[in-house]
Amino acid sequence: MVPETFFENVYEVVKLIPKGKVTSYGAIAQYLGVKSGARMVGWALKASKIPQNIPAHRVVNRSGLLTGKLHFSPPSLMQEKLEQEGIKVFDDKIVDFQSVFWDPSIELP
DNA sequence: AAAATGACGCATA
DNA sequence: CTATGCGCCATTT
Repeated sequence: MVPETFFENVYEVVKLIPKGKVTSYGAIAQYLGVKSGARMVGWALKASKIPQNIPAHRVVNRSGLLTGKLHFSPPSLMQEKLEQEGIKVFDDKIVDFQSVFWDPSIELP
């Protein structure tokens, strides 16, 4: 363990997600420069397993679907957190996803 | 060293 | 709309 750049980048971006907003694995991957490294982003979160204050519940797949909710301590925590922030979730999917979508490659310098 | 796996994404049928 | 396949990159077996 030495170059945790990828991890740190993912953590930082996820932590920078404004409250009430969400982003996708692909968006983070693209921001990091890895266009098709969406899997790596998910891998980073899984490997980290929410070690710090990583609001991983704000990271969903490109469809706004809570694919990784099953990996949370209580799988229902993800949806609850999102709802607490004002994000509506129906059937494990974010409602009005495009309106709450936050793209780091655009919002961040 | 090679194959398998994965919190994804996109193309095609 | 759903179903299937391929690619991507790093980790693990």
